[in-house]
Amino acid sequence: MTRGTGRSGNTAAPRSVDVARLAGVSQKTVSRVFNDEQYVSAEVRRRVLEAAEELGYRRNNAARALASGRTRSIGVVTLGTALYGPASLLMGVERVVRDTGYALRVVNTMEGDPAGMAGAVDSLLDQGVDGIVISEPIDEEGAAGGDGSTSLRLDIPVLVLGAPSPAAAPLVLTAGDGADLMAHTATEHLLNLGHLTVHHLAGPQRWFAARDRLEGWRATLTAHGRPVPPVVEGDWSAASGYRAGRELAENSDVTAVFAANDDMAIGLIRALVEAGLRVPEDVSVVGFDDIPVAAYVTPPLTTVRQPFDAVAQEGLKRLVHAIENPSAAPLPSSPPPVDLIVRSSTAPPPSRTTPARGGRTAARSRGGAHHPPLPNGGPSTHH
Amino acid sequence: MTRGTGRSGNTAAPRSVDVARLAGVSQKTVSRVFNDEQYVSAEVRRRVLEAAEELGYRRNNAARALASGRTRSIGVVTLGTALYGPASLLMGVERVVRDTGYALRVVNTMEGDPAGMAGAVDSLLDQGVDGIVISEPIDEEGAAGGDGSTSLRLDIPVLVLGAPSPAAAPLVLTAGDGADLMAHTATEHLLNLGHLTVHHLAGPQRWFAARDRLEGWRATLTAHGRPVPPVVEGDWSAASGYRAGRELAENSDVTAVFAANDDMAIGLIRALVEAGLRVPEDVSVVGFDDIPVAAYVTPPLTTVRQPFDAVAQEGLKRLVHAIENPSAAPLPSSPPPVDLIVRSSTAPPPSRTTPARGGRTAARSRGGAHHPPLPNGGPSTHH
DNA sequence: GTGAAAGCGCTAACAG
DNA sequence: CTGTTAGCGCTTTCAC
Repeated sequence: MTRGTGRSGNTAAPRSVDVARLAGVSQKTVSRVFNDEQYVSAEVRRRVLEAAEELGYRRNNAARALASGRTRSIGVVTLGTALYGPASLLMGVERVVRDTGYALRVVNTMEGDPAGMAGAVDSLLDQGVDGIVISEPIDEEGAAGGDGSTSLRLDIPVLVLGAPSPAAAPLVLTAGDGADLMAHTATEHLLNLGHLTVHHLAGPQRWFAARDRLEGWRATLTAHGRPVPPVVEGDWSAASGYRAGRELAENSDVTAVFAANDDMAIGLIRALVEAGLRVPEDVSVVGFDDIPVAAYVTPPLTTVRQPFDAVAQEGLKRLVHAIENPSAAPLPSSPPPVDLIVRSSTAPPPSRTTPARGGRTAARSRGGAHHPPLPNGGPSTHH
Repeated sequence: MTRGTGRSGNTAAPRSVDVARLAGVSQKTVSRVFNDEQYVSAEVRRRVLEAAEELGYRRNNAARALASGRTRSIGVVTLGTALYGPASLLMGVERVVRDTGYALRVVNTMEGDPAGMAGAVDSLLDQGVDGIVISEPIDEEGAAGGDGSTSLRLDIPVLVLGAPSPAAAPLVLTAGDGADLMAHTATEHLLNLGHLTVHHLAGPQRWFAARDRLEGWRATLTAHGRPVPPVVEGDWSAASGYRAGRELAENSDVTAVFAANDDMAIGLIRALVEAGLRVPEDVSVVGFDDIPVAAYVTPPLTTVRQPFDAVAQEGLKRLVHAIENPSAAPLPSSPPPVDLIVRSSTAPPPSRTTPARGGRTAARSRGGAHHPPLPNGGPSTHH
């Protein structure tokens, strides 16, 4: 008697035929109303809606999917991390997916996962999705067309976020792969400040995003005819940035560093400061992402803000279009804006005469365990 | 035309009956094999698997769900933020959900969303899920039993993460609601260091998690017979922590602050330092979460680490049990471990004699324009 | 504008 | 151990 809402209760959930009966129409008409089809009189529509409301009717999605062949859901493959970038992207994707009337299925690829991305995509295919979003993929054996083809016979549209397409599908779209441009902006900012060259603290090179940033940086230096210093590679973590910082601190040629993300930049800065160097007076640092705390660390971080929401929205719009218009040409992509946030971790290089080097060495040798907060950092140099 | 199962393009997707035919068995046997049911001879099983492989067969989930009444998927409602806590929890949930053989459907509640959590849950119900996880819920009108009951007639098990149960369902489980204990640990750490009392920079009080932490803090002070200072409320952001810090910096009674998350703690520290105070010499600060950069900011942050993965795993295990054993008693919950990470942002209070106060004022007035940003923030502003 | 039939591909009882 | 017979609740034709 009690009409449960859910589908799995002891009391049977109402079906469209129950609604039809109550409204005095055919079951098909109920279906018409719920699908917003035309050719239903306003009067009938009202009666149906009323009956549905009374019964607490709710369409059974499984039946819908089975009958129509469309699941009305989109799957997203993410790297199971809580890293700010990937997490932001995922949130952006969810928003847009829901707005477009689709449901979202999520699957992670843990780094080191044997099945990897192929397994994740496969699981999505098993679940049944109309389209797939691959967020910030990383390189893996078998991920692309290689042996992985076993399970990656996709025949639904795919959107790759933050990387060139790694998968072979009938329709592969990409979005948010403009990291090189952003890296260019960051690097150029440093060059414009007067630095002779810029060092790069890269992300793990298995990540497309990391390689993109590195390429943007390298290309910029080359274009300006500057030397390209050796790259230090981190793993996105502040810890790895810290380690890189200790290394970089020993090299007195380093006056500017472009870090591939903010976490590493923060770790890097800490190492530099502990080594007796001042940021930005001795070394300028630019980060990437603009994480929430970026403006509040010491010193506030100059960084490149990634337009996650814009990227997700733009990409999804095209994916949905591809899903719903299989034969039509894909929508054109529009590049996301580049947004350099200049704060206080960047400044002109120290005076170019020898003293700089001397001062630095001195600082380093005395650079014991300063900290908690650098009582020195204060009375600033550049006015 | 009739066949397209969404996943298949030109060639119709193979169905179990196709596999059956090729393997020379009945369709039901194929079903048995794929469901790992017993009573199938190894020989038959092998033949079926082989045929399936050859055809590229893949079960149709919609049909499965329709026939069985179980969707084999779990829905999770999250706040659409990339905040470290919620994001970590989500990743943890995904991992466990997949491990248990379920699929994950995700829906966000944007803060300020009119439909709010009720809408999110409703959407999950529409999609069809066997259980729901509500991650870090916040207070909303209509969220609980109130008027929201319209759409929140749940009859599937629910797991609430990081809060006492806000929803009325046949079976509501909770996990990760031990924030008060952790807050207790943090507060006591400060007290043990010799601080007379501890101030609290709280999270937005609409969040259960924020209220929990506040309660734990308050209870601890009370238990120790210490005065309970007024609470400053932030919004989890470093910016709000910064604002709170400027306020707190004016009060010379403040020697220890427990911030409800690390982001706010970082903003807070920045404000204190800009005001000429030293952390931890003048003021100790404890954060909450242990975000990745916590160990690398200046000074490295003493904080409470939340065991997100453990919480997710423990909670999901119980949720899945409840889904699969509707009548059985729910599994008992085990409290997550408390993990205080002591780094360098906490220390004994400044000497308790009057000088402390004087020294502080002096420090503040001489504070000058430390730090690049806000050339104003530092000196004199507040006299 | 509306309705009646016929499946979608699978699982769920029951037979053998 | 294996097969048969019914549906699950909806969307599709195609009539009316």
